[in-house]
Amino acid sequence: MGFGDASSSPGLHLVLGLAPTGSPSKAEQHNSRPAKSSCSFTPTSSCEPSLTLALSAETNYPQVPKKVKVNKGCEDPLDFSRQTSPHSAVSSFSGGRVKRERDLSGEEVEAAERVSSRGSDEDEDGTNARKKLRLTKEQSALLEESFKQNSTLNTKQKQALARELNLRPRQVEVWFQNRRARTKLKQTEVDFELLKKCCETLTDENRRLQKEVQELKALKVAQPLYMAMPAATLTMCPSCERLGGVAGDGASNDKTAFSMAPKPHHFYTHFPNPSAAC
DNA sequence: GAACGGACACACATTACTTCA
DNA sequence: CCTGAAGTAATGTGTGTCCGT
Repeated sequence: MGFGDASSSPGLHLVLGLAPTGSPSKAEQHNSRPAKSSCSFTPTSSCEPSLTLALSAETNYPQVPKKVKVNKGCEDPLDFSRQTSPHSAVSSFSGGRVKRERDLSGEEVEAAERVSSRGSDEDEDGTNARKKLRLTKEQSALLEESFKQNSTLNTKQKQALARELNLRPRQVEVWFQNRRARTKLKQTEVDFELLKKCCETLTDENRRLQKEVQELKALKVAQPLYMAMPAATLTMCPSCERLGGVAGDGASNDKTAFSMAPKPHHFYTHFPNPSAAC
């Protein structure tokens, strides 16, 4: 479903399209986000003469792993914040700042956080605002390593990682979410720079071609007879042995308009255009 | 089988804390 | 010490999917 515009600039191909991502099975869809149409730029080895713009959900990111739902309903017993509704505003380090909507499990949550989370030992009086955990180098390294292998975690992986890092599963989950967001942002910046360079290249090319057109027009005014034109700027059809736009084209009565090809498709397909755009 | 609601996971935007120049 | 910027943990919200009723 890509749409290109190769004709507007011969030799320059701008292709925008949706990369086929394949439709995941239902099992795959579960626990993995539907492929949103994230705009992704597929860089070519060089910006010219071919530029490809591709809309892809997975161009630069690791494919969302196919996760298998395990023991639904009690799948994350350690993830206390998940045991409540995602909208229930259970806040780690909340210290009374964020109200819980379900106070039923509030005490359990807090108790669990105290034992499992580094940093929650401060705030004994419950007076201060949410505190921010700083992960240790070891924790960050392990999380990074895990992220490299897989940018998403299933429940078991999350729990295992949380145990290993002495963090709550929710913290691991948040870390991965933020990490994915950062990755995407970084990639967006990279894509932006590439597109900017390509845009500049195309602008230059366009400028150069415009100049060439102007020169050819000026040449035509100065030397109306095609015979006087430089050979390099003329194209001859080997089959009909006509020079483009000049000989025997009764339809082209326009004296000012310069037509290189009475049968443009013919010339376009068969003759290497001397233009630098080729 | 369709409709509905709860649970869950995720993306995304935002907030707020920490660190550092 | 103060301050602004950058990095990032945490929170809030919206949405899609699965599953039980």
